[in-house]
This record gives sequence, C-alpha cells and structure tokens, in this order.
Amino acid sequence: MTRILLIDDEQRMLDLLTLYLKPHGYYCETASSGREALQKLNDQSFQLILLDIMMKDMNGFETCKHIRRNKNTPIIMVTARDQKQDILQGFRLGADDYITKPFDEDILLARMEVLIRRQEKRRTISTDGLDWNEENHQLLYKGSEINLTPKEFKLLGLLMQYPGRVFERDHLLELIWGHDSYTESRTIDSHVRNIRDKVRVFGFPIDGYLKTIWGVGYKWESTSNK
Amino acid sequence: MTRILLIDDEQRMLDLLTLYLKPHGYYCETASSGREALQKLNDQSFQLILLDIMMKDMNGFETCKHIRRNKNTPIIMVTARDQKQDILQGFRLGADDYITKPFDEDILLARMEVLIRRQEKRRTISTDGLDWNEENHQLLYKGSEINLTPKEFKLLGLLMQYPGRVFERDHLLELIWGHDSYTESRTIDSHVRNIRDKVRVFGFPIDGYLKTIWGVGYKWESTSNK
DNA sequence: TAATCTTTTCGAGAAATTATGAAGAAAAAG
DNA sequence: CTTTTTCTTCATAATTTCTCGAAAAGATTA
Repeated sequence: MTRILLIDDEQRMLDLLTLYLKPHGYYCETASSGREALQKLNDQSFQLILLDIMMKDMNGFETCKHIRRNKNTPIIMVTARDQKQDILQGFRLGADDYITKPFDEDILLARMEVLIRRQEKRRTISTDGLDWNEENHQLLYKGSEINLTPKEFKLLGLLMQYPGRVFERDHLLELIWGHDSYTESRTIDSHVRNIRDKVRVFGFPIDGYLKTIWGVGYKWESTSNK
Repeated sequence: MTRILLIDDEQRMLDLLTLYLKPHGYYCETASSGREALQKLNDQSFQLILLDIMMKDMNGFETCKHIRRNKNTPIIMVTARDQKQDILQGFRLGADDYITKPFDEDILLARMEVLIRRQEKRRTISTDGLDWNEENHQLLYKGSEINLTPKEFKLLGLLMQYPGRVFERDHLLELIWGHDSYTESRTIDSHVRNIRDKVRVFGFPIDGYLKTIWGVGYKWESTSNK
C-alpha cells in the first residue's frame, strides 16, 4: 500500500483528497498543520507528500524547508492557479512538482505515479498495510517498523512473494537455509511463531494471512478472509 | 555544462528554446525528428530531453517509447494546452514531466532544474543538523567540524546518500575500496565504530541513524526514530 | 471418545554476529 | 628519515539469533 501524507489546514480539502485517492489504492494520512506533518513524518514513513502552500500557521514554504532538512520524500505542492512566484519558490525549497487548484484528478494521479515510480525500483511486497521491502530490509505496518531477524525476514518475504502457494518445511529450509543445512525442519515452526508474535503486536491480522496447512506446511493467504 | 537534447520538427521552436536556455548555462543539441534524436542519444549523453509531442514523422509518443527502451534520461514533454489525453499518455510511456505551449520560461527552467538536480550525485547531505559536504570534505554538526579520516568520510557519505538502503559489507568494500581490494569485510566494522565514536562526542544521535542490520550490513536510517 | 498424529509454545544452550580494545602495518606528512 | 596519522587485523567480550527438545494444545481419524 502506497502511503501518502496530505498536508492542508482545510479539513474539507483533506477529506476530498482522501476520497479521491483511496479508490486508487493509496492510503492517506492527514496533517492539518506543518507541525503535525513533521511529527507524523518523524514517526512513520511515506512515499509521497501533498503539501498545500496556503496555510495559516506554519505555511507551506516553511514546512517544505523543514521537511527537506531530514527527508527527501517527493513533495507535490498544491497552489492556487498561476501563483508563479509561489511555484518558483516551492521549487527552490526542494519541492518536486506542483499542481494548481482546482486540479484535474487524472493529472494529479499521473504526476503522483511518476514520482512514486521513480523511487520504487526496489522490490516491495504489500498487503493490507503491511509492506515488506528487501532493499531497506524493512517490514512496515502502516508506516511503523516491525523488527525481524534475518531468518524471519527472509521467511516472511518468501511466503508473501508467493501468495496462495503452500511451502513444505523442507522446501523452505532448502530455499532459505540452502541445500547443505542440517537444520531440523521443525525449526521453521519456531520462526513462524516469532513472526506471528512480532507482527501481531502491531495490530496486523497475521492469523488471517500466515496460515498453517495442517500436515503440509505454511502459506501466505492471498484472499484476506482475516 | 549541462547538456540538453531538444526534439521538435519545427526549426523555429528549436531556435527559440536554444535561445532561451543558452544564457542559463545549458548546452543544447537539437533533433528535428525522432530518428535523429535516437541517433544522437546513441552517440552522446544528455542530462535532459525536451520532447515535442506533435511531430509529423515518428511522433513524440513513439519517440518517448523508443528512448525508454535504452535510457532513463529525464524527459519533459512539450504539448499544446489542455491536451489531457496526450499528457496522460506521455506519462504512461515514461515521461517525467510536461509543459504546455505557450510556456513560461521561468517555470520551464524550474522544472528542468528539478529533474536535473535529482540526477546529480549530491555534494551535500544534511540530516537533523548534521551536514556532510563533499566539496570541502567536511562534516559539520550544528556548525562544529567533526574530523573524519578519508575512509570514514566516504563511508558515511555513501550511507547518507541512500537513506534507508541497506548495504552489505562486501558491497561497501566494492563501492569505496574498489573491486580489486583485499581488505577484510570486517574492516568496515572498525570504520563504522570510529564514525560512531567521533560523531557521538559532538552530541549527534548517531545510534538512531547509522544502524547495524544484523546479519546483513549497515544503513542510514531514513525514518529517524532516534 | 480414544488413539494418533501434528502443531504450538516455551525456554535454555549453542551458534553466529557484532562491538570493543589494542597493536602492528601501511601511508602520509613533516 | 622520522613522526604522525590512518588503515587493517585480530582476540575477546557482549549481544543477538538460531536451534532443538519436551510438554501442552489442537486436529484428525477410527
């Protein structure tokens, strides 16, 4: 799930954008001030930021500058039509793109995709808010990091990569441990347990996904019947 | 000198753009057909492509698609105003941005700069008060200089350059020491240790950023949960 | 329901990996 | 050439992860 941070001090606008974006598979987190946005950016991770320039408290420019001190998450500015100086100023402060209000939904989506696509060359697998990312060696649930050990991480990644497919324990051993391992196949069970425990703590409905196939092995459920 | 490739079948437009861009320090090469453009792209390297969509022979879309087969040089499409379908199609084929004719010179320049800036390896990186500057080989924290040795400096810079990404020790060795080095991969650990020690003395919360990924390597944390 | 088989749970020891401290080798500076 | 700095390696301490057995719980079959 691609996570977007919407920053605007008008609640109406936040609602509207959320409504726009949700059906296209984006999860939107909202912030109604620069301060709140920086807070959320500190706690969670996002693939894109939509930032309204016209805000009362800390304005969009200030916010943009602050964000760029620590992150290079792509930023699309939202401006009123033809505020050329604003647009230029935004670019100077590190914004990646802008759209003018009122904006065309399709164009916005296209621009968003360009920016997201560019940084998502890495391999990620996502389900229901759970993102497994190989390059970052990270498992995120709704933007928060869940700490896994190397074996746990590989095991989960493998299962998620082939949703619906059942893996026998010996097969998992071969794929993750390698063919020259003397490890007992029951060791898998321990790792599965640890994964379940760790992920469950964060509120992800893991039992609806990581399933035991009795007498066979394990699989990652593709159709989430939680 | 930043090299731009202009593609348009109207000579007048090519001249106009060249005239616009030259004073801003861009070198412009021109092509008046898709074929010619592909030829030039094959022989020379460019930092950016400006591509007119409305061309007689091989049109802009075709050209865009061909270019993307081999290169990911940023492409800005030039379209007539409000050809929404054209714009969306361009994005689908891998364009990075578009401008509508007649365009504003400053906005064009700003958009170009965004795309070019992103391509360039950054000479300075800043996080949470820590500034890494390649040009003067300095690491500053809140203005005070932290003295690093060459290896330490390069290593830190590389990690900061790609926040979030995990590097294996052998990969770091290859990137910094070069492929023909006989250095043990554990040597990395020593350098990491020295970096941590030196930076910590100055009060920077290094342990929240320079992370050990157990069993894998090291990374610079992008979501700073200190 | 009983018998049997499989999985889950738990915990402790084993194994693997990283951090640390220190010293010698190599390189650079004086 | 000498001194200083940087780089590399190694031993060992500290930490984290992995593994496996045994008991408990759960599923299946007769």
